[in-house]
Amino acid sequence: MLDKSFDPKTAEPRLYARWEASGAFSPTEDPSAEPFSVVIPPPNVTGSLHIGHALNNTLQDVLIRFERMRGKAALWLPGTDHAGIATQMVVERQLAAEGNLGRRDMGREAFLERVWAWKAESGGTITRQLRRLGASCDWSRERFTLDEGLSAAVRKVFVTLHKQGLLYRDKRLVNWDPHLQTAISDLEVEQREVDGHFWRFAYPLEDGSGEIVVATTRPETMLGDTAVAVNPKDERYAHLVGKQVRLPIVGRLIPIVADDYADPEKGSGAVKITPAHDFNDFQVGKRHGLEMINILDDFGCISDAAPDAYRGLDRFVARKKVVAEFEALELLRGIDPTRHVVPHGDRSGVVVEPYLTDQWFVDAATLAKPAIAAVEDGRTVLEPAAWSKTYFEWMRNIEPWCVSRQLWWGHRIPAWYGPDGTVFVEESEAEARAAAAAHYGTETPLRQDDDVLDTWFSSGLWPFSTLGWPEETADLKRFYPTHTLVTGFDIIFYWVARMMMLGMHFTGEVPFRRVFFNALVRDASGKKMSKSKGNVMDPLDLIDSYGADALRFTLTAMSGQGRDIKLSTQRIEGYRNFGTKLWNASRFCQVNGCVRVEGFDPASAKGAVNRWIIGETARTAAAVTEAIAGCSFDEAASLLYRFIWNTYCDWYVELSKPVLNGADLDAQAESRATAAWVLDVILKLLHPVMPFLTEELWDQTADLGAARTEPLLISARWPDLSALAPDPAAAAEVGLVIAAIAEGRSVRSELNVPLGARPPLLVVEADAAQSAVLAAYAPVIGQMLRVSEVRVEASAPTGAIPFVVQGATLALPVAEFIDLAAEKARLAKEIAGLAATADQTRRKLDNPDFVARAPEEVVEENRERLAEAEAARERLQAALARLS
RNA sequence: GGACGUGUAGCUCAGCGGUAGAGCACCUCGUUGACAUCGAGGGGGUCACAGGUUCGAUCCCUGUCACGUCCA
Repeated sequence: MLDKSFDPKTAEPRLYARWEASGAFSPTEDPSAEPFSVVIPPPNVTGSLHIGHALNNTLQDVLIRFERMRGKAALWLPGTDHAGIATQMVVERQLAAEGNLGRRDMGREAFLERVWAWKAESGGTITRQLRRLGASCDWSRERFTLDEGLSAAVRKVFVTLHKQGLLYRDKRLVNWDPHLQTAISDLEVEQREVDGHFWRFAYPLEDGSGEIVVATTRPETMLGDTAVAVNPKDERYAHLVGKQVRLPIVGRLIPIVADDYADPEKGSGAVKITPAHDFNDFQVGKRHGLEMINILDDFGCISDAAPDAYRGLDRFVARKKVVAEFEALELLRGIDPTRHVVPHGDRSGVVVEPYLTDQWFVDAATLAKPAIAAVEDGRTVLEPAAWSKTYFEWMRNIEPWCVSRQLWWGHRIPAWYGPDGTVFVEESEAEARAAAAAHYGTETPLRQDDDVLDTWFSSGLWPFSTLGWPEETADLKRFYPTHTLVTGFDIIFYWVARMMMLGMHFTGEVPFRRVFFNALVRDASGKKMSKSKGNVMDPLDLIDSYGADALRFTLTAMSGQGRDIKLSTQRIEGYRNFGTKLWNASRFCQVNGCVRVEGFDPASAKGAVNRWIIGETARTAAAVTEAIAGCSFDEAASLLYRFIWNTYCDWYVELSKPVLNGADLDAQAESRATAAWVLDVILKLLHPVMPFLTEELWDQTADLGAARTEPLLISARWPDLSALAPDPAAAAEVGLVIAAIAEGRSVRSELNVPLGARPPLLVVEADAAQSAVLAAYAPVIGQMLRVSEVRVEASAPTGAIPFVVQGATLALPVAEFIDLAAEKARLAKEIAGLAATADQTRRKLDNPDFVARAPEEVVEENRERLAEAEAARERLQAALARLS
């Protein structure tokens, strides 16, 4: 006997262990099985599972379990990302909190040891948590972006791109994070709108003939000014072009140049030019051959290129000092408050500086072309399709990708420098030495590049590097390209685009045929959840409280495409209850001897109720299959919910009770077999979304009735019921019974007929078929509607309460229980509703255009509706008249 | 400033040309041998607004307003 309810706490770990031990997580080795592969978006190795992961991985697991059951060689390849900046920051914070030396004082080797130790300590957390969610990943294939194989792939890609001229070293302005002391990519910069000021400075002309006023939001950068620009069309300044100004504080003579960049409408129309600290000024500087003076150091302090008094000052301290000095010099011409956007590092949160350094860049524009084409021609399909536009927009305007980071945790750049700065890019130090020896003609000491690669460089290789590339492994052959990538749209540029570019370039094929962008789970105010904002939710707590299945069902049901998800525990509770409902339906089956029957053929069932539920089951199976295959996960969840609760539990089980307790043993046997058969189908259909509860029921019903071929549900075959033809006659029959019971209950309830009252149900006006059906179902109608019998009667006795169901008039003689006013009100309400329907429909049919142009079946439908409404109204009106 | 998305019952959201739906919340009734993590019934909506297309618009088109996200 089943317990009263499912106990996730004890069942989940037990079942997960059984699955894993059974080998079900690894793809079948049957060569005839169609491959279906998914690579996990690798979570940060030292991270922990947040609700976004829970959603993302639930959907992947739904897909994988579904395809596995469909007989495919389903591979879900798990792994983790070393997450360069994020992990390094965590460890540095730990060091600081413990009062230890900072990483610079520790030195590279000691620091990395410390990071690896942290990885060893916390690296298992997230994968343990994925197991608790029920993720059926193939753990035997687990990878890590810094493992040996993936590191080799990274080096191979770096060297190859370099030799192809698609990756190069360049001195350019980059976004510099002074807190982390590293370059970051454009994507890692967050533009924040903040309050600031425009300071207007007067620069005196060298010849003493006056001054020119410039405005800036960053006064300290004037220390690096090397020109003032005015628009060539600006007549106010035409006579000044070519003259020089003496830069206050610094004393440097700088030219006034004519450049379109200066906007005559803005401020004074003249702009200061700091080529080393502003992206626009950099371009102006290049056009005019201006000197580029770097006045900052790695920490965002003023460098030795500035006057003594400023050296070593923090940039914001220097800002104040510059303003004060201009004021003292009487060269400050005004301060205007302004709201402007300032770039901030998305990790550190500090203001980033445009900074002139040597970095490695990938020629993204070239790599983007085949990646764009692959989405254009549908080799990779993005869903929801709206994201294609975002993808194209970004890819068609892509800038060189700065891939070097001044960090220590990551893939060290495989570039070695000779004493004269000549660079040797090779996959190993030995090869670099050989190349250097060939270059210099003698063994020459080399120094490896200190920098590491952007984390996204290695994750960009993920779909093929994890399968063994560059080796021609069996996995690579069988599972690449992967089938579906499930990820958040927030990393469409960081990750999806890069995988497309690198995948196309290195394998000649798309990395995945389909990308499904799942919704983003946001906090109550619609903000993206992130650790730095401190607004993350813990799915582990939710699993503890409600079970993994309830959380999974909730996330699946709420995963509507392109929607943000705001999670509520109420909703999870509701789906936990749904699981309990199914559990108890199984319990009902067990109690009533509804067990599998050897050789039961649903197509040959005779009872209408059984034929009806079998048809509904087949319809649901087909719809759920289509929904999951098409990534309409919310649709699948809602189909399952409605079918299991409303159709199977509320109606089928209830309608079957009299048969199960009845004397007709053949009918009873058929109902038992049918109930058990439907339940097995339900367990299979629900398994991808609620794997634990369904597996447990599968297990606990294993010994009941005929043996199953599959001991574990995870490995069972997905139901294909397409051969079962629906039975419209059975559906109509059961539909009438359901409607009669529902309507009758409504009447009883509205008129407050006591529950104990057991009047007969009178069939007053109905066609022969309807009368026969209602009579045949008398036992169940009696039980569900609490009536003594179903009796055909030529006319309703005085005081009987009439109601109309599918054109038939039924009546409940309950006059003694009710008060006339309540019944009059009920009838009046019914009549008004029917009159409204009739009016609306008649207006439609009176419109000749409608009759002429609308499809025949729509017109017919409306005619029927009108006739039915009219007939029902007349009967109820007559009843109302009798009461008065 | 551009792009995209969203405005449907008190809340969270489905529906997206042919009689407005679900869950939760709310109200009434109910421990009848699967289930109170439950059952039965009920109230509650000019489908943001304004035009247009159509026989017919919550659904398609245009505009407006509000909110959100991304990119400048």
